[in-house]
Amino acid sequence: MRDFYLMVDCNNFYASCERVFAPRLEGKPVVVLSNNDGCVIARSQEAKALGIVMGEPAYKRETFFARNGVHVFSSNYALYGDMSARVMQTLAGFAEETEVYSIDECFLLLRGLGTSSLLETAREIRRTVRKWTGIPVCVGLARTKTLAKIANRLAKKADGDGVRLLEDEADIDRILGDMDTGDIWGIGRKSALRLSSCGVHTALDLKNQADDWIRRQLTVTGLRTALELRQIPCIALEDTPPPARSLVCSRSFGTRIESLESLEEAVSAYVQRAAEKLRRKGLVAAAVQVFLETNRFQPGPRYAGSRCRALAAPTADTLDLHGPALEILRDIHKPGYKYQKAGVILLDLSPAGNRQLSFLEPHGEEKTRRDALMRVMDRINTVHGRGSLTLAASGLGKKSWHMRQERRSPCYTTSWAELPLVR
DNA sequence: TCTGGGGTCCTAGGACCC
DNA sequence: TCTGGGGTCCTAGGACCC
Repeated sequence: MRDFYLMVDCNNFYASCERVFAPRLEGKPVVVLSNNDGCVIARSQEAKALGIVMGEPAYKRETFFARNGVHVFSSNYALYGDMSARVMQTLAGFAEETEVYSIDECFLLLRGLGTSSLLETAREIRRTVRKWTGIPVCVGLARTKTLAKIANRLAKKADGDGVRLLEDEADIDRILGDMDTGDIWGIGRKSALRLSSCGVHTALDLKNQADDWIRRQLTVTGLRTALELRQIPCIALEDTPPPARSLVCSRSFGTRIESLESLEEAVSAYVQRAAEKLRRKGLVAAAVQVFLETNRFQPGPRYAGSRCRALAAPTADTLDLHGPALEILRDIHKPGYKYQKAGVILLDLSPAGNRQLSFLEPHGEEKTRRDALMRVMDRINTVHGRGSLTLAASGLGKKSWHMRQERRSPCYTTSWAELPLVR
């Protein structure tokens, strides 16, 4: 009775979220698009069955969607984030130690249970999450996180009951023998290609390679993965997430942008959003980076610029970050290009409390007033909706750089104005 | 016309130190 | 015949994840 990792993964998460509040979509093909209504990032079973591929550009499939009665949604992260929190909160009741791995995945660590209790717990998890949140999940169980991920994939296959335990060595080898290395958690396209060129094709092949060979080919991270395939735990549960090291706000534009003025508005809006996130996490940034790029899929002149700048002192104050960010933008901007995307990255993050003070930064009364201003801005934007109070620099008129979001569902659970109605 | 956004970790190589 | 040996820190770039 050793430790077991459970990987709980929500089925077709974004599509399932849309369905919770629109039961008429049950049994129908549903897809959710990325920001800017760009490409397909989630598909219901029915959509998968129609042959719709993950990551496919939506514009190439418009007529196909219409012809096949596919229900198409813009992504609604307010809804998915809130539903995710509900699922994770439910899961936290089942184990002392959990790791929220992504918006739709969670590892649980269970200690000292026999096989039958493990399986019973896994089934109970499925029932409870479905009942309390409406979201269907599958559970994979194994002695390492890497194998638990694989077990979860097996659990998702239609013929099972949504739960799969991977423990028996012969069973594991049989499964790994049927699996491409690229399907292993941590082995990406490049590594898979490289392994393949050395004659290592299946997960079982990798498991059976010599340690020093694996290390040479894939570095220590790859070796850890291989050890995990041998049921030797190397990747620990991250119960308390390490503090964030960087933070990004970037968007593709709704239309291509040429004028510096519009780019300034966009970057101004992104800095404000990034600073909000920073304050919410209780962090300060010591450096800011801005990047700008043309569409990399289109023919024609291309350009990508990026520059980073250290700040006079670490800060979470929108006004301190705003000036430097716009200066960088003017530096890297080259006229004559049609830009597609820009972003702001905050770097060298540290907790707001224990930082080195500088003579250059606002202090005393000025500092107190600025902190109060930021608190008021955040409060107003929380209560009245994001973007209610902004700097004028992000523009007052119509914003051509705003991302497209033409088919967003209501924020059923996070906006009073959009609550579902029951008749 | 139209192809997402937000992260982490590892390595190599250079600068610099004693 | 022969050119020390280690160490740290930083950065850029690559690879990976969802």
